[in-house]
Amino acid sequence: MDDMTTTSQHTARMELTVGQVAERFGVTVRTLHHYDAVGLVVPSARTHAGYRLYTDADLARLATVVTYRRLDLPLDEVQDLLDGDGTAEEHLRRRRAVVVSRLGELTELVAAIDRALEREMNDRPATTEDLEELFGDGFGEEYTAEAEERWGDTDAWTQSRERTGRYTKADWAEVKAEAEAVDAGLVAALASGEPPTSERAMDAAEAHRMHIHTRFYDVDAAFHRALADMYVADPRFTRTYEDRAPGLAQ
Amino acid sequence: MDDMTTTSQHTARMELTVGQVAERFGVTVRTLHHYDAVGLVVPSARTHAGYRLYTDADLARLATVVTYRRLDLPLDEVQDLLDGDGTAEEHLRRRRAVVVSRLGELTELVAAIDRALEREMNDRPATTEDLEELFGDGFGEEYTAEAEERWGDTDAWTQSRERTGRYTKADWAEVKAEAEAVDAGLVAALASGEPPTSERAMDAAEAHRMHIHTRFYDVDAAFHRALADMYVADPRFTRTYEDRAPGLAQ
DNA sequence: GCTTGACCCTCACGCGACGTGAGGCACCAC
DNA sequence: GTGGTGCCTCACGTCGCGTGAGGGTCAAGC
Repeated sequence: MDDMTTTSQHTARMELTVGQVAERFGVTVRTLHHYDAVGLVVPSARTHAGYRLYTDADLARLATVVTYRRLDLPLDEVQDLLDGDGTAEEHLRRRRAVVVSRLGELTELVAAIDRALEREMNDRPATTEDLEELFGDGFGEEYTAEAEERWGDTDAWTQSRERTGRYTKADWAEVKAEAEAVDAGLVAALASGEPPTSERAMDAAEAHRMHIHTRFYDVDAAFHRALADMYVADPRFTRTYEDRAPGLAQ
Repeated sequence: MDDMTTTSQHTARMELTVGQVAERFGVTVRTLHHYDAVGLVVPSARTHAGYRLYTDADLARLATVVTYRRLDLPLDEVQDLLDGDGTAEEHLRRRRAVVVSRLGELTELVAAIDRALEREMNDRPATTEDLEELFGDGFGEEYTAEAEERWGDTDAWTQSRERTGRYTKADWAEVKAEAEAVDAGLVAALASGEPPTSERAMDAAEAHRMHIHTRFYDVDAAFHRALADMYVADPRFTRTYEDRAPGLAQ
């Protein structure tokens, strides 16, 4: 009886079930099952109901396994280690070499991804942020909504949308530069005091037409005149061209 | 007929079989089969015998897949990309984040392995190189072989081997320091000119006995005397203790 | 017409280290 | 006896193919 009690206490103290072991070592029950299945850590006892019971020796072995697994050694190498095939140092050095080599690969990979991103940024349709960066924050929001409402059902609008949708950030930068050059031409023509029918003014107006034509939607001379009238009628456009705008209406 | 020829030529030029495609893109045939199976790149035609035929469109699609796969994007993300779910930039950025995070883990892992190696070097039985580093190159080779032949079947030898086999590099360093201290004691005792029976000489001899006793194998006073005689008989030992050795024979 | 390679096909298992149920006993407390 | 928790044993899924096995197809040379 005394002996039995002792034994019982002993068992209670020394032999743990999967759940207890799992919690103690910070691994899952499934992992313990797995180690058992592959013969890496086989609990040396079972209850009559088949519950795994881990003795101190089992726990010591498991501790080793867990330690080396934290270093990402493959299970079969851990197996070798426990079986005494080769020293721990050998295995660790091999593992280190593998990991370091992998580190190199990943570093190169990040560089490759960066290069791809770089290309992507230059070849891909620009994002709203890109446009705001180029044209200022007021760009897309309210104005585009209003514009869509006013001209959304016109051919010019559709065509413009289709074309600008494919513009990259680089493209938009070109467009911007071109627009500035065109505006500068118009302003210069006005500043010169020459009449709107002068060659210089005509050239500047034609440059403006071509700008719209090539960059946004087809526009002939007639359409361009209609456009000019509309610009004049809208105070926001005239404000944009601050200096005496009516001269642009040819 | 002319039309047929043209068509035939056309097919020959434009539609490639798996092997040709594989070579062109530097992937394996199996990979193409796989992409077909998962619906990533499904060749749009087959011969009557069931051979896959890749059209230009298929090749273009494949090119995209190969490109992104080189960046290690998972197949399903490449799938999403081709289906237009999300921009390439998004996917690349996500991938970059994953890889960078993995880089961090691996760096930490290397550090962990290094720490483990460090511990290993200090706790593990010393290697032959370690010993040569400590005791000089002449250590193990010829002498150990001869010693093994002479005393290999004695208890002292067995015991010594068993114990020293577990000595770490650090342990050996201690042994070396202790041995030097003991030798210094003996030399000092002799140098003092006191007789071998003097307290000082006795203490030094006892220190020598204890050194052997604790570090290598059990040795009592009688055995120690026998050992001393042997040392004297062997010129190599006397050379080691250069200064008048007979005094050590108590 | 027959053979011989080279090329193609479709299964189907393997890998590494478990995750994740499914279906069913075992144990303890009420 | 009943409910909750813990344990058990299958067994499939993961990810991107590699690697045969077993068997048709095609163009070329005899």
